[in-house]
Amino acid sequence: MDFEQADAINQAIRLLSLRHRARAAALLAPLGLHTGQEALLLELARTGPAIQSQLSEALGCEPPSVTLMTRKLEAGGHIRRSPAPSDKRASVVELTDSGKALADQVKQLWCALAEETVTGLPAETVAELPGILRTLTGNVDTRRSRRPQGDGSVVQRGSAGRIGL
Amino acid sequence: MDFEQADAINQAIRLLSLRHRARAAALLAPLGLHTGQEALLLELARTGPAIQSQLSEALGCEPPSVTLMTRKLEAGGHIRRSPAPSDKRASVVELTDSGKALADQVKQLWCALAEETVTGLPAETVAELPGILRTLTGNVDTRRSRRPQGDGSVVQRGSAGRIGL
DNA sequence: GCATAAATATTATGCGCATAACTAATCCTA
DNA sequence: TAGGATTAGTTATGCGCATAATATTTATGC
Repeated sequence: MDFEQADAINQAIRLLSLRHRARAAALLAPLGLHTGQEALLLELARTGPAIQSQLSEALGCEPPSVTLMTRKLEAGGHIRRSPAPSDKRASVVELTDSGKALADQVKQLWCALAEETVTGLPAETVAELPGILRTLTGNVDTRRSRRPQGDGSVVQRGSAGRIGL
Repeated sequence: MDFEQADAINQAIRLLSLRHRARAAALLAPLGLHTGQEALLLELARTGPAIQSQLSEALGCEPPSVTLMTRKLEAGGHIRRSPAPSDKRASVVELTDSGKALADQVKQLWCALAEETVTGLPAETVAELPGILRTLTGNVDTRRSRRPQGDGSVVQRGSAGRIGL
């Protein structure tokens, strides 16, 4: 691949990261949330109570990040942390009522953001976009032990990447 | 748009950001570079000397970020900063010989990263990927005065977004 | 059963990028 | 030409996420 093309791809990904994150931050700010916290709330809303290592895996960030996120969301009253009964090391994280309400707001906001993001793209492109993005992600994912994952075809929907849950 | 689909898109973008950035960091580390600095080197290699406000515009990050990036790259001996002759406020940034050599290394690395990233995707998808990503970026770009930019078709190649240069 | 390995979570620290507040220089207008 | 607005750059500060090191608990191998 020539440099022009390579740079177009890498640069586009870099810029998309910056802008999408900035836009998300702007939308989440009125709810008192910072970027990243919404992912934790949505994950808890999706799967129910979980321990932090599970959240770390689901969110794709490291345990120390989860520690900080949970601490701040707990301080905001949106989640509750309790020691796991069967494992004294682990702490179970779950949404409070306030957190559930907030998660619902985030869901609406998330739909608006996604719609805004894909504006102007043909429907078929939008349909295969998640698969494409997941393939790209899988190709550069160093966490999941360098497993290539991409077989060429568009990746299936759903939680394709979940392994150890 | 329903939440499932919206979340698939937003989450995929978020994860791609994290992973692509992490992979880039891993590749750049042996060169003594941190993520973001490579973009500055490549921009200087592409367009020659520039003042920081131009770099800020080209890289899509804010002036304070450019201040820090240039300071560190200057400390590393890769760039040189000199006062602009025609404008006492501005400082001209240019590559040193060491910086040019480093930029060449980054270029190779950038090609490898792009190839790795799009592994397994059909060639036609790869071809339209930059345009798709730029459309997404333009849709959520709050810096360029909320101009929608996306007309539906895949966006043209090259420096589509450059305006004030 | 005990020593060793693995897992869970935390603290400390560092980088990238952001915004806010500030200085200094240039531009523009009246 | 004098003065307010704009522009270029910096400093201070904060957040997200990362790695490294640590404590504590659980699992494992002999």
